[in-house]
Amino acid sequence: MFQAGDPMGYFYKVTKGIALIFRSLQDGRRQIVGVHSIGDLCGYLEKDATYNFSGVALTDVEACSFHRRRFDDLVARNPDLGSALANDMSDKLKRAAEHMAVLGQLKSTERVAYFLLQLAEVYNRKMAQSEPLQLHLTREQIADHLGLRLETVSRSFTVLKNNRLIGLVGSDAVAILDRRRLAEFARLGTV
Amino acid sequence: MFQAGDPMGYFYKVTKGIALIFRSLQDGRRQIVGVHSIGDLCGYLEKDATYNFSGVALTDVEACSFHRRRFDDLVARNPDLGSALANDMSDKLKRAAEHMAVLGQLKSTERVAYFLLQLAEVYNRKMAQSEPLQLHLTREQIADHLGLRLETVSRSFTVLKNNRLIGLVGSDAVAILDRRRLAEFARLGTV
DNA sequence: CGGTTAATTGATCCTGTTCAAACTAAGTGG
DNA sequence: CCACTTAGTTTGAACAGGATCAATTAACCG
Repeated sequence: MFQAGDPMGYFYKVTKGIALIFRSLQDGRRQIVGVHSIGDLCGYLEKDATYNFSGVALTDVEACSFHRRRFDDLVARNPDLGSALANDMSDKLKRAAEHMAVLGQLKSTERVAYFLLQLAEVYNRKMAQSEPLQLHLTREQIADHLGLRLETVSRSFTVLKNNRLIGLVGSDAVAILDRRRLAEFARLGTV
Repeated sequence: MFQAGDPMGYFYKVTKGIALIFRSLQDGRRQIVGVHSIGDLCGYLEKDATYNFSGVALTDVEACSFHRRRFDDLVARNPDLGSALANDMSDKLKRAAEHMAVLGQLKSTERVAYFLLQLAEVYNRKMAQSEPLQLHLTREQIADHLGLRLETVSRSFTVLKNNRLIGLVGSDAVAILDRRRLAEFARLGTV
């Protein structure tokens, strides 16, 4: 889709499928900073002349692309659009701050539990409710999202499975068996 | 200032000093998601009826407070204001995504190096250039920002000191001796 | 089928945590 | 002025959670 360093021309609004936004370091380490599905904007945040992050389509993705400059003009003439944009960003910011707490404070299995609930919520909100939950991400991509290694993610899955919190259907689908206890596991309740 | 769960009335624009924004878990773990200084908005992101995060003043802080509802009206009538807001959020979002990479991928000393450069940049941009750099944060607060323990932060400081990258002036001020090598240490170059 | 890619599982190692003690700096009151 | 407190920092030793390396198994596809 687009890559960090590319000159910025367009940004996208996803209308179908899933896209990952990530940041890479020189040595190959990678942080997936966002999982974007229907309705999400990507590539907008960058106000510099180049993209700061890279985006890649995970499933088949359909998206509307907007020319950035012309869109800005449009926003200037249409306040509603601007506030929709602000809402989108505000929501992303909230999610981002929460994800920081996940990366900074939770331990491996808690992170994976959180990830599953998060993903389930995104899907339920935006797409046909699917049970079991289709991941669409490899263990390595999940790991890069959660700041872990793929082996650790795999082990966490089996821990959750052994505790009868989830069930694995093949290796790309998960059935959430006990949402309540899973949420306790992902102990992200505010105080 | 304000606390997660409080009903949302006002938000703030810092005009002097430093404020920390954080998220707490039940068991006392804490993630500091933002260090806000002059010009930054805080408490705005929440579009729900209550704050999602807590804010606390670190130094003496002066801030303009805005009534959220009335401000929204003002924005609706003044497009420039809206786009300034969008810029602020876009910038925060970029920083947030970068911090996720820090939390997810860097190891302890790299994180501390990154933190110092980040702080130096914020100060240089917003306040009188001060050399040495005044931290204003305790080791524990830094730890909560970087997803580490205070002991680890302390050890990282001594590592950086022993490598002659920084010097400690008292325990709340740092002199950056070799910015270049420090930046290499904080290996957050995009690819 | 066989061949390829991803996932699981095991064993070992290392980074950061935890617990504990010593040290520093800034008050406070006799 | 100095003993005593208190909060924060540094340092040490033991421990544990993930990382790493390596081998095995499972799923997928021509």
